[in-house]
Amino acid sequence: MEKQTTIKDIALALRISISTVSRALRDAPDVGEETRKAVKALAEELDYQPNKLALSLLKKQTNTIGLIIPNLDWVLATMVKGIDEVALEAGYTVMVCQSNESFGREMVNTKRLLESLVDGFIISVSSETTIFEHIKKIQSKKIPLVLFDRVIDSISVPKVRLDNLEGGKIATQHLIDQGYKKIALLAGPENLNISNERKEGYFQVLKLNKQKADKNLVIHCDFNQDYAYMATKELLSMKNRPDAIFAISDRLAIGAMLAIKEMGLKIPKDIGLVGFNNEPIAKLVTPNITSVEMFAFEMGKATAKLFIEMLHGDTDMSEKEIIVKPKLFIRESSKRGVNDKP
Amino acid sequence: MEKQTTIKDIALALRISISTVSRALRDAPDVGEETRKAVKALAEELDYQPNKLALSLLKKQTNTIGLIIPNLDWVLATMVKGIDEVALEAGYTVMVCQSNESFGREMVNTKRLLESLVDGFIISVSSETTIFEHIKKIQSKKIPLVLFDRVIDSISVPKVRLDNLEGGKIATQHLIDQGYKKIALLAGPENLNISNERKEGYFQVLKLNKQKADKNLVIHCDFNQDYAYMATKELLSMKNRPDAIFAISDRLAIGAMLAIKEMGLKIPKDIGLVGFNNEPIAKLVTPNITSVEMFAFEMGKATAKLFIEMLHGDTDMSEKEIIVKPKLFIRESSKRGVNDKP
DNA sequence: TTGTAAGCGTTATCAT
DNA sequence: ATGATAACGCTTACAA
Repeated sequence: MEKQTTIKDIALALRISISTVSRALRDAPDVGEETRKAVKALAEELDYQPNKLALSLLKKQTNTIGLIIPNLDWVLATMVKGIDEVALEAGYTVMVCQSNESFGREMVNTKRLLESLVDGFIISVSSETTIFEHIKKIQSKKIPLVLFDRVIDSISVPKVRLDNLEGGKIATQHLIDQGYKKIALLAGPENLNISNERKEGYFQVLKLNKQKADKNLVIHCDFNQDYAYMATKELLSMKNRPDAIFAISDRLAIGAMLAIKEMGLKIPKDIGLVGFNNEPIAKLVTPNITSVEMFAFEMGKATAKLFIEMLHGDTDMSEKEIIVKPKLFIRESSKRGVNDKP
Repeated sequence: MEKQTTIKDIALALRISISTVSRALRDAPDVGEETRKAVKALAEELDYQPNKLALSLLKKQTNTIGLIIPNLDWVLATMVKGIDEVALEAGYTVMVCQSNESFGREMVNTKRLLESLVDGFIISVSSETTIFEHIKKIQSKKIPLVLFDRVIDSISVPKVRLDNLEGGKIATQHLIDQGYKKIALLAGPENLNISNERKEGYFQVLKLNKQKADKNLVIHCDFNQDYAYMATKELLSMKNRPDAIFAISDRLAIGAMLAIKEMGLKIPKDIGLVGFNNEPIAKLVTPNITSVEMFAFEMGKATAKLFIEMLHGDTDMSEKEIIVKPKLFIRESSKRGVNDKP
């Protein structure tokens, strides 16, 4: 790395003091017209770039946001895109760190970003995260923090999240409306709120419709497509097998679909299927899959906006929560004409 | 943000000089046992964290890598994961910036990361990038730089890339081997080497097999699935329509597939189809799609390793090029039994 | 073994 | 209008 030009170099060359150079460069009012021009000309010529490190050290501000996410699947990548967009606009650079669904990595990431003196954090926790000391540490240092998507209820910071309960409800209700009588659930990791809230929605709707909730029909598959595949095989081998499956993510739904097909059953005739996230893939498989849209890009943008608001504003926003409403996209996998009912 | 503990605080509290504190903290040999213990104990108690900014300013090293990529689609996200993995291991933090396939954004990103004084750059250029001043600027400052995936031939820096020529060849040869006689090409952006090299492979193999290369059968679709859809519709409406399509990416192949199906033609019987990237989606659609694997995760890791090698090593590596061999995964979309031939 | 002081690149507060 | 100086947090000769 070559030596960068500094204001000192300019000062020396022009035989003036560095403070004058600094002023000229920043268009301060109290600097001579001549000097200003000379300084700017030379700065241009030497390709002077202000040293951000020095500035950050002085101002205690890095214009950097630490973003910690569990992975880079389609949903998160889309959210990151939204966050990035808004952050860039506002003059911030985002440091994206993947925890890989590992609690340990999440802690390491937090530690590093803390050391890097990011101006604040935007976090979606890993599926392993049940201890929140690292989050609390951020809070105790009074560093701005926004949680999104996979949030932690017990921690009081601004949040952006989907109305997952509602998502679980509309998916389940839709299956019931289509005449399915025995709906299984492929749930996500047990300690993840997004999974549990969707599950809760499922249970609530079953109850509302006087369908019996059967714990044997609920299987936790993390977010692993292969687990979903195996779980579905088991479900469909039961003596009294379910006639529909609600999967907590599209990847799980795909796993289920593969199993269903392999067992020679027809979707949606024999088995109804609904996924979650509305990833592009949902409408590309055959039959295409009914899914709950979560507006990931918009959620990302909202998150970054909230973060920046928090950074600049002075009001306490720790109770602020933006809740995005999900929307069901109905496709072939769950559309059962009356005649199709067994 | 609360005030962080500094060595000064510790020095003051212990009534010793800051240099002694500095030494004690870094386990320098020339420091009294007593002092060392006292310092460390207090540091622990006050939760002292060294200020990276100050260190970076001093050492002119930020332990940060600037990563500029055109988007976060599956392939890139997978590569990023690989890069991240290796970088983290080596003690570097990655700043991911998306150019969104925009040349302007790519320049802005470069400028910002340059200002942020990243220790080096890892870049995959946008599809709009035909001018390389920003890249040359990085070089002229002697800042380490590695190009990957979408590299620039005319620039002499270490590169990690796929053997795209080979990829184009094996895909085309496979279609010919399956008895297809008139193969169309859905190409990518015109000024992107990865697209052109694959195209070149296609032409070479056609020639080798004495099939006539027909420019009307080559359509540039950027990486836009909808364009591919429309292009395919046109191709298949020709009086003498092609009997196979080689798409430069899986997304384009999907676009083609949708068009083919919509026109009531059968894959692979009427039309053979081969994609590129081997994304998960390739094996999930029906029929599943033959595709060229590019080992994105491994490529990402190799890129980061090369970068770090460059950073630490002192030898000139500007001519170093790691070329990954692609591999064809044959699936239903192109398997035509002898009997299927028209 | 410990302390002093200069320096990394910049801004801000005083003087002049 | 310009300059000198302290400060941001840390390391590192050089002194003591």
